Amino acid sequence: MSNSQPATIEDVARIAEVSIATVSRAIHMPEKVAKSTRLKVNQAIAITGYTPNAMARSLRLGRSNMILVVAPDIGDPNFSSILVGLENEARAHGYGVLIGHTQNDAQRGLEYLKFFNSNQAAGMILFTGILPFGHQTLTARLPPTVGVFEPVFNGGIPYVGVDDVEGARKVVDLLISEGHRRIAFIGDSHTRLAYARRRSGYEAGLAAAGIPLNRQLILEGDGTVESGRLALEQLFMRDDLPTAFMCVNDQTALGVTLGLKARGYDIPQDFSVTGFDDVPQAGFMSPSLTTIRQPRTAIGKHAMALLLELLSDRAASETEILLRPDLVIRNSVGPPPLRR
Amino acid sequence: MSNSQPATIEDVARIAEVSIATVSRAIHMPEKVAKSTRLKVNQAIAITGYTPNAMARSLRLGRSNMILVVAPDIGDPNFSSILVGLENEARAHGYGVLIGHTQNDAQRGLEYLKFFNSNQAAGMILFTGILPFGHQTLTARLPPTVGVFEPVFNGGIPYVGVDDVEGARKVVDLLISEGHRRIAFIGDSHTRLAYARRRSGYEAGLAAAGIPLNRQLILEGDGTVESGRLALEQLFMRDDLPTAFMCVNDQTALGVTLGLKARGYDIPQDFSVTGFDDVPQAGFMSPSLTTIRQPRTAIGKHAMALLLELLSDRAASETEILLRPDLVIRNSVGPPPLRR
DNA sequence: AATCATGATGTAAACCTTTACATCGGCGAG
DNA sequence: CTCGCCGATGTAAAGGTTTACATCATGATT
Repeated sequence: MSNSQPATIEDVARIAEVSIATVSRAIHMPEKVAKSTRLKVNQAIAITGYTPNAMARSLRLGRSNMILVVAPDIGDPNFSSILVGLENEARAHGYGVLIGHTQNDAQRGLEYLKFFNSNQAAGMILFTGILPFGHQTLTARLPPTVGVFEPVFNGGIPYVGVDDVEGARKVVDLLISEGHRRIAFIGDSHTRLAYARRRSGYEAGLAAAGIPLNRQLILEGDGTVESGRLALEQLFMRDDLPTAFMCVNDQTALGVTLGLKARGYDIPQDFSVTGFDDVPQAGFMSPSLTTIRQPRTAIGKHAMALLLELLSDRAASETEILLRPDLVIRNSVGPPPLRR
Repeated sequence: MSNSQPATIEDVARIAEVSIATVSRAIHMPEKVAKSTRLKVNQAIAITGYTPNAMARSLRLGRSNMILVVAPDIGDPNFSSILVGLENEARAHGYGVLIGHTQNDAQRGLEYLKFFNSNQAAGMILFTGILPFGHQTLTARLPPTVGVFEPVFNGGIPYVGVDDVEGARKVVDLLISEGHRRIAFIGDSHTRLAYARRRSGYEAGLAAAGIPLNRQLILEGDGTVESGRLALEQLFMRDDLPTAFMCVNDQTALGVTLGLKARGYDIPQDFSVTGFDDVPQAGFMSPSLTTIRQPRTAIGKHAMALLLELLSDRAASETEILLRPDLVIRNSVGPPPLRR
């Protein structure tokens, strides 16, 4: 019982007075073994405290029960709550979660591929669509993979994200309902799908309200705090200032907020600002930020569920799952000032 | 090369025209094999793209190259930056990181023990000293383990944390140097070691400045935002209000801050408030919070290094590593008001 | 020249499972 | 009574490594 060596299937077989094959069957195909035998085996398992050796099992079966989660940056505050969803779902199905981060280094990403060659992982969850390997290698033999947030590459690999269009639409509708008509959109890189989608939600909202699109009010950046500040400076060099700044993410919104405060303006008195993502800090900014909440735990759960399906079926039922984002109304939005 | 099956050691051996034993040796004990052979083997490895099957290896060796990281809550924003340190260090030594969270559920924690019985993990990193299993099981055969933040149990298991005494001392010294003499200490549960240590730093600082200890100014809570608010209310029911609130963590400090603002006070004009931990939100509070930064990535790095040492030696060189915490001065501390 | 030590390599067993196939016993049908 | 079938169980191979031990060649020592 408290031997130093963990019990093997053979120990169980000896005690239950059956063969190891029967033990294995009693565990994995209980209906194939007589009830009386099953009982003996279960007792023996209890006595020995036997746990199947996962290594031997994986070796024999040719597949592991681990899922590799690769993110460019696991320090990202968004990451951990998604991880919760991923881990819960995986565990519920007997899988474990392995994590790796690439820091956007393709070399590092490549090393994670070894996890599959060496059978240490059965599938992969990939964040933000950035394929962490050189392109040539992967098309050849990529493990079953599900993306989070954005499609990986543009083909084949299913992913779970949030309905950016709808989210952006909710924001712009709120601003419009408050009375804003000159609404700037501050994006990040146009290579990111999220940018395109959020912007299209923005444009759809304007169109629905009969507000003509003003390209002067659409800026690009790189999604950082600094880039929000920069965009603000650009806008201030023009004559027709917006009354509201709709930002592609919370980082950018923070940059805009800081910039406006530095210029002595009050939010939401003088300008309204919105974000997207609802990072943990958003509620602590002053004013607290009105933004769109990503249902992070749910995203993790769905992504993992999809991957597990992929692993059993070899064919995904869906290639894209978009979750509904929620508008979180805080204190950074108000009606536009009467006149400026 | 682009076979559907991954190459095995046998494929390499065939191409290199040696035995599989030689291939294995060429990989793991290169000095034991002739230079010419080594070359042939390396070429063959390159040709086949061979990666050793980790499952077979672990099975044979009786140990895996995975480290299990167990935390009560991986959604905790502190968690992910420590994870970065853990993962980097592990990877540098050929180990992978497996994660699990218990949500303080002993049952769940127990399931993770199976990872060791089933040879899926070689060692464990445990957060916050909460042993996630029932007590009886573990003393028997606990895997090599290193704690983070607090010692696990009170015996045997080494851990990596931060020098709470020194950190608290830095805070209280700052407050004293600003002129405060009535400094409240708002703690969490006295069962937590961090509480005891931070409080002892607080007391040492007062003593060094010749300020007598006033037990009325020391309160206990549970470390949550709400508990900070509550403690504040208690203090306000007394006559000798402090001029500064030194909180055991940032959550509590936030509660105090909100409470003071609700009462219409200005920070740091009317009162000074300090935290401990430097959670990501701390910089975004208003006023931004003066606090102690936990060197999180370093903690992760050291904890993993210690565990790896444990795994090779079976004897830890150190049983306790305390890292030096840094004071982060922001805007929540100022001199006390001239008189009240 | 015979022997021995040394260094390089090969052979085969072991790690623990799962599962195809073989075996065995009992029962129903002819 | 015999045959065939079926359900329950056992036997043994396979999965890819690592490594103790055996083997072999080479060069040095007597």
